[in-house]
Amino acid sequence: MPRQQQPATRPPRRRSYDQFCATARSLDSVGDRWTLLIVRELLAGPRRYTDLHADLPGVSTDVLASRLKDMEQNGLATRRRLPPPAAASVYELTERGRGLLPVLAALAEWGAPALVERRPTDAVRAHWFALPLLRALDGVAHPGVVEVHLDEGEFHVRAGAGASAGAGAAGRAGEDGAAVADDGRSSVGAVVYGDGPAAHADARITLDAEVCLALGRGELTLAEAVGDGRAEVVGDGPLAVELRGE
Amino acid sequence: MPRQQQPATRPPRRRSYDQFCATARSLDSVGDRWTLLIVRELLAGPRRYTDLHADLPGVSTDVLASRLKDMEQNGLATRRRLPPPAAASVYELTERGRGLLPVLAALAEWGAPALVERRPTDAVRAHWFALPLLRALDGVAHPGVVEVHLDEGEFHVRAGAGASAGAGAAGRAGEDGAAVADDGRSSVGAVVYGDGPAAHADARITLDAEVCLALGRGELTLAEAVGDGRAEVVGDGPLAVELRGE
DNA sequence: CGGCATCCGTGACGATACTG
DNA sequence: CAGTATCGTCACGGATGCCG
Repeated sequence: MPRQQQPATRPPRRRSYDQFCATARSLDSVGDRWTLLIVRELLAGPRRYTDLHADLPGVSTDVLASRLKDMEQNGLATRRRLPPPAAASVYELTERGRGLLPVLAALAEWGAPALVERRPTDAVRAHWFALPLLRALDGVAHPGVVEVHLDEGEFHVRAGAGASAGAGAAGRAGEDGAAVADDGRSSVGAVVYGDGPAAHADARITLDAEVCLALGRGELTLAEAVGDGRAEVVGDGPLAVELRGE
Repeated sequence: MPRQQQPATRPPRRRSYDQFCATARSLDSVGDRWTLLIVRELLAGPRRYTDLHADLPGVSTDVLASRLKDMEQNGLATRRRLPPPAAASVYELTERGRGLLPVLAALAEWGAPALVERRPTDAVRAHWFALPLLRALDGVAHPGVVEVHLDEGEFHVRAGAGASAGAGAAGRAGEDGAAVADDGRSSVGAVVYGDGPAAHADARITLDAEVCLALGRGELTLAEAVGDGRAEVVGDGPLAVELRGE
């Protein structure tokens, strides 16, 4: 009798690795196809179902719905109905879900060398460059919001928010985080990047994707790129001054 | 109707996310089921096919073979034939594959809170506790090899090896590297943990799994555990002294 | 119109059996 | 020991339909 008889039908029995191991437990939650990419999208802020479907080309509608349900059940995300004017609902990450930022950052750093060529079949979204750039802006002396302009679009990041997995370096909540309903209790705190322009930016950068990736890989500093004319930094606050290398 | 001749070894076009994004590129390589757990196993040093199959309960033989082939092709691992005495071959990580340590570490840290209960179906291996412990031993002032004794078995880690996603710091190889891998003469790259006892240990710790996990979660320091009698540290070198909190 | 649910073809997965 | 072969099952991807 090699196999234990399962009660057959339970909740859609999710496939587990059944290992008493922290990594395996993580992969039980976020190891399914598309899940981490949905997290990447939601790290940019609340998103509607249709937005997610548009920014995740290739995912089928039922898989997206199923993943969102799994993520809700696993405590990674919540679904919130928007006030009457807009008869829609948005998904957003919980604190636990936002805690995946170091995982995404580590994956982005490891995968950066594989981004040498852009294949013709590759989709692109501007905010996908936020994660690599976060690393380059992680150690700034003057934290603040940076708005980034690429040919592919705009996004904004919060410099100095502490994206990597290092201990300590608690994020400073508050600042401009008014739009985010969060008490800022944990280390990662609030939304660290977002799509589109920022409500209030301390610095504005214009560059192209290639330079942006080089910054993320650490091959280049922003000050060097500005010196070469490959990047432009606008702003008069201390963060902008620091980024220009003045 | 002429049969379509498949190029044999390379037809199965791998399913890609087709996104110009570092994270998506990473997941193209390591996002498949079991891949990251195979990396976790190989981070402990070279392993034979049968060893991998034994320590990854639930993986089917063909999937394991397929993943190893993929990993070889993606430059994550290599296969090496052992000298005549042992008519076997082992798999080991390349430098690129070892670069996944920060990813595994971030996953382990995020998954640590999910390790509260051990389900009856969970398999356990001693060296699975190495990743959580690495984080607790990452910042020691005196680097060295720590041998850990649990009820579930023994393993060893290299304290101060830099497991987290810190910037750069890629290979500070050298030091005392040769003694770590179980057959010693593997490429010495930088195996940061391994199964079984260490050839030369600077400190020996005895504790149980629960305390080990609490250390990894940062809820407890090793010195505190020693003070409570929940851990024992043996050794007279500077590392052992530091770990005891003396 | 946004947010899914249903159906279907294909491929990936898991278990077992078999072979060099 | 180290895989390959086979097969049943399930998950995935694509298209369409329903419903508030």
